[in-house]
Amino acid sequence: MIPLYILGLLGRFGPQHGYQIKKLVEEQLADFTQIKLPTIYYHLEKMEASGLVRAETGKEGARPEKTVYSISDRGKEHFLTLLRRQLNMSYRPTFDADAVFYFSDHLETAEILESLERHLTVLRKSLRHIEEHQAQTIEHLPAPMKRSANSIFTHHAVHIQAEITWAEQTIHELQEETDDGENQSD
Amino acid sequence: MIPLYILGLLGRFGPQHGYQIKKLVEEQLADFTQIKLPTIYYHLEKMEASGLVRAETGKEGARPEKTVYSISDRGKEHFLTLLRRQLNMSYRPTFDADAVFYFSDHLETAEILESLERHLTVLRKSLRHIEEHQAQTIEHLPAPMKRSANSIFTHHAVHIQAEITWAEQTIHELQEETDDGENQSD
DNA sequence: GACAAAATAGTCAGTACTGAGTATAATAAA
DNA sequence: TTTATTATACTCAGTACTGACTATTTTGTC
Repeated sequence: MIPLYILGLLGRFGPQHGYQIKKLVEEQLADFTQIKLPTIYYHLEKMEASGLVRAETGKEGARPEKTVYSISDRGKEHFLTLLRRQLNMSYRPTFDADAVFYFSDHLETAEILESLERHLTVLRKSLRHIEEHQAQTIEHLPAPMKRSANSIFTHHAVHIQAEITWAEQTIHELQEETDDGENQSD
Repeated sequence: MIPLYILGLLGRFGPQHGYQIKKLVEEQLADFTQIKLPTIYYHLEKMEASGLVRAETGKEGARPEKTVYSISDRGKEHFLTLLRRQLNMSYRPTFDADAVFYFSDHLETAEILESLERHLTVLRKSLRHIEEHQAQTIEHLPAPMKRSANSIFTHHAVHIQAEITWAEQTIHELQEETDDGENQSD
């Protein structure tokens, strides 16, 4: 995915330093990737070696050298290939939380319940945050980007809502179990 | 997460070869991790070096040497530390599909629609598959594992359902957009 | 205009992971 | 009974990624 992001940003915003690409990732792609700066340089160098980007090292005045990267024609082609490949979406999520349940015989029910409650608090806050920002962010966007931005927002919202539903249901089941245990020990 | 899985399996199923651990991961943890065999050996060797597992290399008869790994007391402690750490669940998903929408100005609407339809087909099949297996799998499980297994199944089901909802909604929006375009060009 | 803090621009060494390969043993098929 | 296939058990070299670091430049702030 990372080459796709870098090529896409170079295509949309023009030639950039590695550091500037990092800034663009933070302001444009924060919702769906968190690439680190050395990773960006790593891919830029690889893509330069394979001719997908050009590197121009210039020394303006007495300043230290800086390298500006720009997308090549081969890079533009490759970007489209990667984007089309990405159209074969696959959704196979793995949830770290599931490990907790698989090994939950080593934990007290109370611990798990507390953890789920904390989880719920964070999720509800995230959901509010998304819903508040959605309308507002989209307002300031040029028309052709509105629908796609909306789709990305909604994507996160429905999954956070799903996570909330799951956590609530699991809390419910754990509480019923505890109640049964107490009743039986009477 | 991987050391947690390995230590947990060694604790629950007793001493194992690396290869046997791989088999256990496949039959026990397939729903939430897909660790590769060399990765298992990598962690086993690291954990042996730090005293979390013991390695016993034995030569039975004329057979080639095999190494059996077992969890140590320090390993059991560490397992509980990792499991408790995991209780601070965090849910910050990233969806590769979002990149497609961010860069969708490079694609035809028709392409995206086809891709979403394919996506939906796969998702609906997954959901049916999960729902069919859930009751059936849980039936054959000892009572204390039923609730936790159920929770893991439900976790996947709600998220796949969320993904379906999102895909349907996005298809709807894309179609409205296309219709608008056609009407305006009249 | 002196000094601190923050932003810019990048490097490097180390960790995590895995594709591809090796080698033997058990099992099935002819 | 030889032969092919599959299962078992493991190794190694290469790729991807990033924490921690260096170094300069710009931007305050007093």
